[in-house]
Amino acid sequence: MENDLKVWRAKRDVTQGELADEVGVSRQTINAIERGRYDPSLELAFELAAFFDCRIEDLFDYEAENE
Amino acid sequence: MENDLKVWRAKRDVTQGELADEVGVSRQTINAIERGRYDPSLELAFELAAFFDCRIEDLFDYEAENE
DNA sequence: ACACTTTGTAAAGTACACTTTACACATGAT
DNA sequence: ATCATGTGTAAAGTGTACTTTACAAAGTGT
Repeated sequence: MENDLKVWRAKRDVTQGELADEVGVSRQTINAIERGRYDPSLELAFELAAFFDCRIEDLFDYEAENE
Repeated sequence: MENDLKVWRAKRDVTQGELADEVGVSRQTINAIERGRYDPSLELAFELAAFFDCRIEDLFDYEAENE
């Protein structure tokens, strides 16, 4: 699943580490999600959407890889 | 995380098994989510929202248990 | 040149989101 | 009474979403 976390993060000018603290996960987790290594849990997706004040659907783009 | 899957399912008049087939998981998975045993993956949440033609935020209610 | 911040990555471990198979129970139809 | 359908639950297994610790590399400031 694709995402623009890096862009949203840039808009708010926060580092991976700061975002991680804000949403309650490790920096490595934010990094892994940004780099597409895995998708966040639904809970983390909610936290991220809350932080960026947007909808989950705005952050994550399902559809693409429906194999 | 709370959800009204059972209600949405009732509105569309589909069984757990039918819904499971539609979104590509096992019946037990739908049952477990409905009964609150665990939360769906983000991917499954997207599938469910697509099936019910609503937003993920309409199906799942984060907030409640923010300990 | 040295320190500091940010990002990428790795390894080993834990927890949970799934699977399959299987069985019990309730309801409704024949 | 039997059969089919829908739901709840259990056990054992797999993959992945996380963790912590740790190190390498690039960029920026002094």
